Amino acid sequence: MIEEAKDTETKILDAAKEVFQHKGLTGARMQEIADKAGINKALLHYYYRTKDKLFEKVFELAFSVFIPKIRDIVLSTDKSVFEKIEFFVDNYISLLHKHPYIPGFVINELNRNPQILVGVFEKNIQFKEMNLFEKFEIQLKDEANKGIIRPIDARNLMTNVVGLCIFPIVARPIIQGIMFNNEKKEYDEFLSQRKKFVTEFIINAIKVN
Amino acid sequence: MIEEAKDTETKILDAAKEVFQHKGLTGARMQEIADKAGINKALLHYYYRTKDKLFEKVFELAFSVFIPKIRDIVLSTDKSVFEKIEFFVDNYISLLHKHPYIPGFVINELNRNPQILVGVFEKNIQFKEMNLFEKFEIQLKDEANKGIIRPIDARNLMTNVVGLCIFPIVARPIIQGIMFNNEKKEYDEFLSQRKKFVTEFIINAIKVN
DNA sequence: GTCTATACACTGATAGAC
DNA sequence: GTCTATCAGTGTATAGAC
Repeated sequence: MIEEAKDTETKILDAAKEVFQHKGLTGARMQEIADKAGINKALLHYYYRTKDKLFEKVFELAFSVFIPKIRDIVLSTDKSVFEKIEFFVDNYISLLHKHPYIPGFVINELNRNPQILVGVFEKNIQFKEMNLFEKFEIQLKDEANKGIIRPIDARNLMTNVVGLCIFPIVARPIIQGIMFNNEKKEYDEFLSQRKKFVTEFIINAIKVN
Repeated sequence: MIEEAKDTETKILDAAKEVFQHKGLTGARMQEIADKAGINKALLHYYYRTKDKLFEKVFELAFSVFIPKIRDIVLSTDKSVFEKIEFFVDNYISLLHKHPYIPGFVINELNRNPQILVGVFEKNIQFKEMNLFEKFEIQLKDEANKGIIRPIDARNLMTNVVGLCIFPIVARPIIQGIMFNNEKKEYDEFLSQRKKFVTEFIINAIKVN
C-alpha cells in the first residue's frame, strides 16, 4: 500500500474529521486542524471559508457513514426478519468498530444543535423515505400472522436493534470503568462477543416458541 | 410551592448545571452562567475558582444522579430476575424523563476526557464495588439452573437493559428525525410506551418457554 | 495556492473599591 | 460578598506578499 500524495483539500478534511470527532465543534481548534494537515490556518479558510462550514462538511460525512447502512439492510427484500437482524447486527457492529468515534460525535452534536439535521435532510432526501419502515412493518405483520414472530412494532424493534449495537460503543468509558475495572483488553473481549450475543438476544425476544 | 430565596452558591450551581449540560465543557461560557444566575462573572470565580472546578462539581452531581440507581435496584435481594428487570426499567426510564439531558452530557464528556472518571471514583468508592455484579451473576446462574431463564452473562444483560432505556433519550434527535418525521408529540408518545415494551422485550429474550 | 502578519472580538481570570 | 474595570491569552478570520 503506497501512501498517495493527497491534495490539500483532502488533507484538510481528514485532519478536520479527526479533530472535530474527538473534540466536538466547540472544542476543536482551527490551529490544531491546520497542524494535523501540515498546512497553516489561512489555508483552512481559503478552502472552507469558516469553521462552521468545515464542521458542517465533516458532520454530513460522519452522518452518511452510519445511517444509510440501516436503510440498505432493512430494504434487502429477499431475507426473513431473523436473517435481516443477524445480517444487520453483524454488519453494523463491524462498521462501528471501524469508526468508534462517529456515533458519539453525531449524537452529541445533534443534541447540542438539532438544527443541523435540517441541512443534512435537504441534501439527502433518502433519509426521509419513510416507506422504508412501512415496508418493514408489512413484513413484520406478515411473519407475525404466520406465527413465526410475535407481533411487534417496526420502530420499537429498530430502535432496540440499533441501540444494542451502538450503546456499548458510545458508553464505553462508563461501562468499561464500572463493569470492567477500566481494563481495556477485557472490554475489547466483551465487545467481540457482542455480535453473537445481541443477535441471539433479539431473536429470542421476538420469536414464537 | 413557594420559591425559596436561594443562596448565591446554589444559584450559581443551578445555572452551571443548565449551561454545562446543554453546551458541554467547551461550549459553555462563564458569562452565560453568570447571567443565568443573576450575578456577575467575578463572583463565579470567588465561589468556584476556575471553570474546570465548577464543571467538575456539575459533572459529579450529574453522574451520581443516574448511576447509583442501578446499584440500588440490582441489590434489592428479595426480587426475582424478572421483577428486578421490570422494577429497574420502570424506575430508570422515569428518572431519565426527569433529567433527559444528563445521559448525553455524561456520555459525551467522558468520551472527550475519560480521565474525569478517576476523580469521581476516588470520591465515590461505591462505584468500584464489583461484587454488585458478582451477586447478580449468582442469582442469574441460580434461576438458569432452575430452568426459569436461559443462561446469561450479567454484564451483557445489564448493558442491554441500561442501553435500551438510555438510547432513545440520547439519540432522540436522530430517531425522531428519521422515524417520526421530526414530530415531537409523536415521539413523546413513543417514549411513553417504551417502559412496557422494553420490559416485555427483555423478559421474552431471557425467559425459558 | 500558500505563506506571514495582523486585525479584532471574546474568554477566563484577577485587582481593587465598596 | 459583590461589584466594576481590566488584563493577558486565545480564537476566528482576513489582508496582502509571493
